[in-house]
Amino acid sequence: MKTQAKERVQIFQDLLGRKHLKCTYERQHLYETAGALKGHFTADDLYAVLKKKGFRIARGTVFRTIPLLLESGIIQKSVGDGKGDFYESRTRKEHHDHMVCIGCKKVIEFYSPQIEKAQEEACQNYKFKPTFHDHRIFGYCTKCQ
Amino acid sequence: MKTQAKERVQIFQDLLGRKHLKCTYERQHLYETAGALKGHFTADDLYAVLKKKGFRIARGTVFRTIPLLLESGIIQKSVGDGKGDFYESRTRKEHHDHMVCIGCKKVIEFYSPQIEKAQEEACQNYKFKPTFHDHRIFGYCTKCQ
DNA sequence: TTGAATGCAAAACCTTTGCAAGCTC
DNA sequence: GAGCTTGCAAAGGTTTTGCATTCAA
Repeated sequence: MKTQAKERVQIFQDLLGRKHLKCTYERQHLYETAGALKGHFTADDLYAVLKKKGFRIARGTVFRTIPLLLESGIIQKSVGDGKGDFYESRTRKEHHDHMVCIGCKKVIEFYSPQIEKAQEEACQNYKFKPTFHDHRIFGYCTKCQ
Repeated sequence: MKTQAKERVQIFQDLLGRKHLKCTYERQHLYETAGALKGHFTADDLYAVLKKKGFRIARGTVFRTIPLLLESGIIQKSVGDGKGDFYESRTRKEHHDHMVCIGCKKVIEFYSPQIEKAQEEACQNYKFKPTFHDHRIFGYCTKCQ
């Protein structure tokens, strides 16, 4: 487990290196904290968690860093029931997509190997190199139909 | 063509009826105008178009109506290069999804029957009745890799 | 007639940005 | 030491909301 964590940090540092960005305390802490979060969260949630830990950080820094976290793959875009953009860590479980009920706002997490496979094929057709994706199906759950 | 338009309006009116909502001028105009728009647009763009037409309408109404337009299927969520949510009409061409380049922000529209099919299957598994979906793959285009 | 929907404008919210100070490299 | 990053706070933009008025049923 610890090894995995170290490997992940390495991936992040490589990314920073490739982009000629500095490996600051803030970026590392954001990376590690975001990766350890459970469930859906907003940029502000992430900020609050770090603050709660007693870490000195600014909202602006969180917003400035999120694109890097997405690009590194440690988090992915997600869905929430409120305002703003939602994210979720990709370290805790398999990647999944979402079905959102228009009626009761319930979110169903699902995983479809077929969709993932079809996606890869589509990307190959366009010589597009995917990093992460955001896939939400809106509609009605069993109860709300 | 006119027939199709009428059928679409009928779909919208049915939706309003099912939800016990009133069929107001504003809602109809928003439905028709949004359906006729080309390309990507924001809520504010839609507002501007109606204003330009000399129609009396408020921003608030546009924002309040967009969820209905999405639900009716006349528009779908899209991607843009700016702030805020982007939408696009679904009457002008086949439904498609998006690949967004993290490097140059270019948007590739693509359509994959396999993905659509896999999606339907996934929904069936969850007895979920889909209305529309929002599917974006982020990554790097040929040039930016 | 009557409650729902709208217009208007203010408020709430999320996100970005400028600049001085601090920190990597 | 030089230049990228950050913290802070203010600005910017988008979306929501309250209330009086208007309108569909």
